[in-house]
Amino acid sequence: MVVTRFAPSPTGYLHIGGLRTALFSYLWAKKNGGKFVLRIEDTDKARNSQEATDAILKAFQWLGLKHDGEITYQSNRDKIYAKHIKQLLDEGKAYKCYMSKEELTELRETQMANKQRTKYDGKYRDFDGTPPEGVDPVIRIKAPLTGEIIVKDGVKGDVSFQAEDILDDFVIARADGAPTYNFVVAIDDHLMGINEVIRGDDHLSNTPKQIIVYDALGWDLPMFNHVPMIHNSAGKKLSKRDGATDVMAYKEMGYTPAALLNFLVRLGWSHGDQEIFSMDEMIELFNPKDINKSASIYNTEKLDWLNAHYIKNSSNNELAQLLIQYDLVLTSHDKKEILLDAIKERAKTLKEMAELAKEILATPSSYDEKAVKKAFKGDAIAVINAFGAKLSTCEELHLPSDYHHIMESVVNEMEIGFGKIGQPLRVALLGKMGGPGLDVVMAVIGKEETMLRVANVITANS
RNA sequence: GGCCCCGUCGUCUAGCGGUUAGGAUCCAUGGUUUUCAUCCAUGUCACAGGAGUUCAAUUCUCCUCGGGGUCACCA
Repeated sequence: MVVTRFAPSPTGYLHIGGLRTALFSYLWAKKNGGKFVLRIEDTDKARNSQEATDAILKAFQWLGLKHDGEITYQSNRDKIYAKHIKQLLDEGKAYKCYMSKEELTELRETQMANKQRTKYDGKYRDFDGTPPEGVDPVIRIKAPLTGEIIVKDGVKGDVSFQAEDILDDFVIARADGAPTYNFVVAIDDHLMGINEVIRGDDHLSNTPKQIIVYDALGWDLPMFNHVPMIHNSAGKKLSKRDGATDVMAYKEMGYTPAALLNFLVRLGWSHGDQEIFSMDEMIELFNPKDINKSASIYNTEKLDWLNAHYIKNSSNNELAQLLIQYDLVLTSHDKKEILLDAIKERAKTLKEMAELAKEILATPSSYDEKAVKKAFKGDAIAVINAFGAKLSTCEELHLPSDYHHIMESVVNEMEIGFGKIGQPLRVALLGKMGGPGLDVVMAVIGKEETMLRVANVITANS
């Protein structure tokens, strides 16, 4: 069974980049009928917060990503880590190092001055003398000092590192006993049964260290899949400073979960020329081997297009539900269908859609100057007057076509072009140029409101 | 700086020795639409550079250049 995981440290909101790796992990687990588990890496008490964990969960909920089983919190696992540290100590695979921080700093400075790479010199690796006074030791793992470490990676291929280039006896437990990141990740991943690690490729160079831990404990390695970073427009790793990297900000801006997920799945992954993926298709088609090797630049142009696509292809009932959070309640409006059909073609976001609807529903309180100037020349007042008069005599008006017929007859009787009535009427109804078909607008707002708006525009421009 | 990864249109990408280098987005133009949007059509735009290997390289190898990541008692 495939078990994948998402392991954020709760230091803030859920980030776009984190969401993408979470999505990849989720898809791969689901595709294989496996499990997608969540682990909160909250060992750094100073920087972590419960709010951040909640924010991550909230985002998952919005997007419909469900983790399997209980959430694992690293902060509850001290005993487990301590047990494995003790085991390594007992087996002579780790040891106490009494080098003080000052001494370590000095060592590094000397190495830097000599243009050597900075590494621990192994002073206490085989130490059996009397430890110095007043130093709380750290625990270091005995890492191989020579030889090759190969990370078998599903997206990068086999990546090999030379032990002498990158390794030293790194710290697995601090002076206060707290275990370090590369140690606990290996412990947790193994104990949680994770056999497919999907994470950002900024972790690739950490992986050899984690492999050392697996080896020391005699555990099998999981499959690693290091997915390329998402870069900002400057080509640097996308960070929280880049703005709009909070997943929930996309909800506020009016993007749908389907669009955001579709957008993200195509960033760094593809399946031929296909652009549109439902969740079911993503699950069916996703495979880490199709993940790109190179970083991609974060650019939301395509997200707008996808969002518009999903809006256009959503049912009116779905849209009505979604629009409630943008303060537009249409669920019981009798012309809901006509309205929604008209505006879903012209909105890129749900937020825009709500604004469009409100513009139609509200009586114009002012008129766009340019539009008035353009529309009200010649006998525009007479035309729109004639329209108003005709409208007042009509009954049983429901559909856009009913209103369209009235416009047609006015146009025919006065022997004018459609534009002659369209432009002033548009100003009357919407206060500006642009927008949905006038027959649609009138059908939505009804006869009385239409009469009112026509009267208003005449008063304002006579 | 050491180590590691990467390099196809502005952007997301297809390509897996022989293609007029494809799609999408963006942009531009035209059509449809009384307007706007949608939709449709058309167009502009790319293999970082140099050596090899090969009958043949965007595809394989090496070098250069460029970009990124990482080097903690952070995660």
